[in-house]
Amino acid sequence: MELNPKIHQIPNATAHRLPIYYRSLKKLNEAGVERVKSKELSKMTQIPSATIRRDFSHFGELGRSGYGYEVVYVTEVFRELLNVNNIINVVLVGAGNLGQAILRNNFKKERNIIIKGAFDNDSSQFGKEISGIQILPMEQMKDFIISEQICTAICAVPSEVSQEVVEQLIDAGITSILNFAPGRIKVPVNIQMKYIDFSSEIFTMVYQNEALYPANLVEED
Amino acid sequence: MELNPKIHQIPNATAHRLPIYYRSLKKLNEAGVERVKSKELSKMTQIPSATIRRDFSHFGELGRSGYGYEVVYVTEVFRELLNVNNIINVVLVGAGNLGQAILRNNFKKERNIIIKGAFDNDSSQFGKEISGIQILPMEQMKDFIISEQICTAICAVPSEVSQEVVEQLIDAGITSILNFAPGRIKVPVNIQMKYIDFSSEIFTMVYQNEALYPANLVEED
DNA sequence: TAGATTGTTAATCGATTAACAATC
DNA sequence: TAGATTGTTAATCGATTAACAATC
Repeated sequence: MELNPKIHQIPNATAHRLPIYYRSLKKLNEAGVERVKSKELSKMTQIPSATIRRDFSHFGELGRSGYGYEVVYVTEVFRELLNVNNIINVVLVGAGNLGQAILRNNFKKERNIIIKGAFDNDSSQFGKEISGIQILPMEQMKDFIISEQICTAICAVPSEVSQEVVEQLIDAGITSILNFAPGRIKVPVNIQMKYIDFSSEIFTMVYQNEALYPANLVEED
Repeated sequence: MELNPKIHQIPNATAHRLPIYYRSLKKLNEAGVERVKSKELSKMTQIPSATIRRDFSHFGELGRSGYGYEVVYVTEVFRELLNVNNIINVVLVGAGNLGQAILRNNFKKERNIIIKGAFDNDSSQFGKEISGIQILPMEQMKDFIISEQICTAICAVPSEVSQEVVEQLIDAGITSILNFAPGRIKVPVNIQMKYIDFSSEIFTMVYQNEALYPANLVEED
């Protein structure tokens, strides 16, 4: 299958929906479903069918009028787009509670994402092995990233040091970073940065809920 | 301080930026900074100054022309908007690796978000205490949520059971749910649902990175 | 006052979606 | 062919942002 060279003019919003599509298609495949209509996919994904058809159209004419989409074929298209046929190697920096939990999990459900190395600066953790990965000192991180040619990192260090650690990652050649500290990091424009911030999400949800249910909250003593 | 009754006609995009503003303002406060201009806040938050001014304008005339914003005052406005003066009580369902890591962390950096109860269906975990919270059997969850009047939940159960568990949460009175399983859950429109999905984020970042650095990936053996 | 920065306007941009001609 | 569903058009909606009059 040749990939459409225009794929990278596709809208950001579409890009963020690709994993949702892929996961639903995979489910259909596993269930042995052969064809699917945009309306059915809409039910599964909670994305409107018009949006789905429009999204899909960025990658060519994937379906057939009056028929729908071949599940096997479309799955393969998304698999290729998302590089699920290749392995995405990842390093983890910061092996505290959260880091260790992520390492323990190690993307078991996504066979093509693999944490290859874990680093921390707490010497009491050095050598500890989780999911077959030893926690190593930060000093070894750069060489490891370079020799393993890794481009993706998960950063779970405290916010005080996240700017500095991210700079080390970028210096070593990392281009995509999933960051668990909320503080905004200065990075070059060509670096992908994604913040995951549980507290923010909770604040925003509760805030939006107030419109529907005022006074959901308990007064502080 | 009286809250603007229009606050809930504010755009979604603005709502999602409130925690970012709040955090930066808190930092300025701690640093003893008294006034701040939208351009300075822009540097800290990486949000354009025009967007900041427009966002702020939804909550009244917060600043002064030719001067900027009183840090203390504006912080207080956001504190009130985000209910930081109240306590947001939370239950955690699913005390596996990730759940336990979240519990161990228990929002130490956000004094007003508190996990009050943790539930699982693995009896080998019952009674285990983390951050002062005992893991209890699922059967006790509903009563707990009702008696503690909790409206917010973190759901870290395997995707196979997340639909069912979310239904239990809603049945008990939960209205905001942070869900760590990627599968889309059917919920009533008045329930706030937020999905956190590490794999998806990595896929999307790597996908977007391909535009800049083709062939970042290692072929599978 | 002169200088600076807000709050707001108006234009632009990007994403969503209803509707339907084209097509299987 | 008749029926169904795609891919696409065109309208709508929501978010962003440059620019500047108002204001301190």
